[in-house]
Amino acid sequence: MDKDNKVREIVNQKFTEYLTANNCRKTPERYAILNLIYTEQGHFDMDSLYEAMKEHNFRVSRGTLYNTMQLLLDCNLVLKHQFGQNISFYEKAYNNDCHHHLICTNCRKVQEFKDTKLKTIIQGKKNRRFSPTHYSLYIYGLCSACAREAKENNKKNSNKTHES
Amino acid sequence: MDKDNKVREIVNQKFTEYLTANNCRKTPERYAILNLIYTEQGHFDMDSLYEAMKEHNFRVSRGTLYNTMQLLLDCNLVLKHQFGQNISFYEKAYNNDCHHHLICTNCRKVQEFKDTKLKTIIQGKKNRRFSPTHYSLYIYGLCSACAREAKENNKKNSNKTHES
DNA sequence: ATGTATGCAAACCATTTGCAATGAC
DNA sequence: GTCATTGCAAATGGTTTGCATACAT
Repeated sequence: MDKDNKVREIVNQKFTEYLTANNCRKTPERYAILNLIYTEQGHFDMDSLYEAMKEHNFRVSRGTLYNTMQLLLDCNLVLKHQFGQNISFYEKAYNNDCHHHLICTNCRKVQEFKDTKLKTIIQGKKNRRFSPTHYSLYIYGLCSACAREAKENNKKNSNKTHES
Repeated sequence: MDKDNKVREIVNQKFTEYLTANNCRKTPERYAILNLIYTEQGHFDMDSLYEAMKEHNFRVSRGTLYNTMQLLLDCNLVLKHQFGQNISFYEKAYNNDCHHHLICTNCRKVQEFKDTKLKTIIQGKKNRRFSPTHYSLYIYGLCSACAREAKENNKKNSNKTHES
């Protein structure tokens, strides 16, 4: 898609600016990682990114992946979500539709949902003591599948109680 | 405070109900942990809870602490916030004023702020595919101290640029 | 009496770190 | 040529797990 190429062009430029401003080197690894991220869709974790890099015939070490990701976080080209001690997801930050996250406390599945109105309200909040750059809204609960399962288990349990 | 005693009484009862319903034993360790949590104020992490238990002359192992905390999470008496891979905070969930979190991306300090209106809006959102129980709103940015520092550094840098 | 919960120590695992070799500048 | 960056392997640290003992039921 033409629009995606345009976005990639812009983020590459932003990355270059950031690297220059911070006296960091413009290595091929760094650009390859950035471009892969902006080619793929949606969430990703470190492991899938590591595998995807290999698939695209540009293997990098995990250390380099973490190093580069930190740079991308610092220049706001990537967002990080930590859903639990060892569960973290990343996503594009530039030109990515604002969305919120529904997290199932049972199966840990993460869904996205958009709510422009809510976004506007949250971003409109001012606070003297704080200069916000971005935010994350996580809503916890049961996804439809787990809610159904829980309902059925409940039924079984109440049956058991009646039996005894 | 009288109100605090009342709250402790209620959460103890809720915990008992949960343990009974799930065939878990009502050990003194579990109640001691719950009551300490509902005695102290604000956020806490595992390490400070571990130390606090010792100070109250009720030393428990870290394993027991994690075990009990999982039970308290399951019965919604405690909330967990994961701010980074190895940074997690807990807080009381029952009768705890709803609040949101301001997280400084520079010094990692976490501030709380209340916004009842925002709370009402977020909780009012309905979604067919999801049954929400609770939510977390994290706003990232720079705290006042770090914002000031960043400003000063910027000034220095632009001076340097002019010098060269 | 039975089997869950505890304490302890070892294991886990994503991430970080140290170091020699590479390559951007 | 210099020194930041890379790859690799070892270290880190909060959390989990396995096992013998203790204790709630």
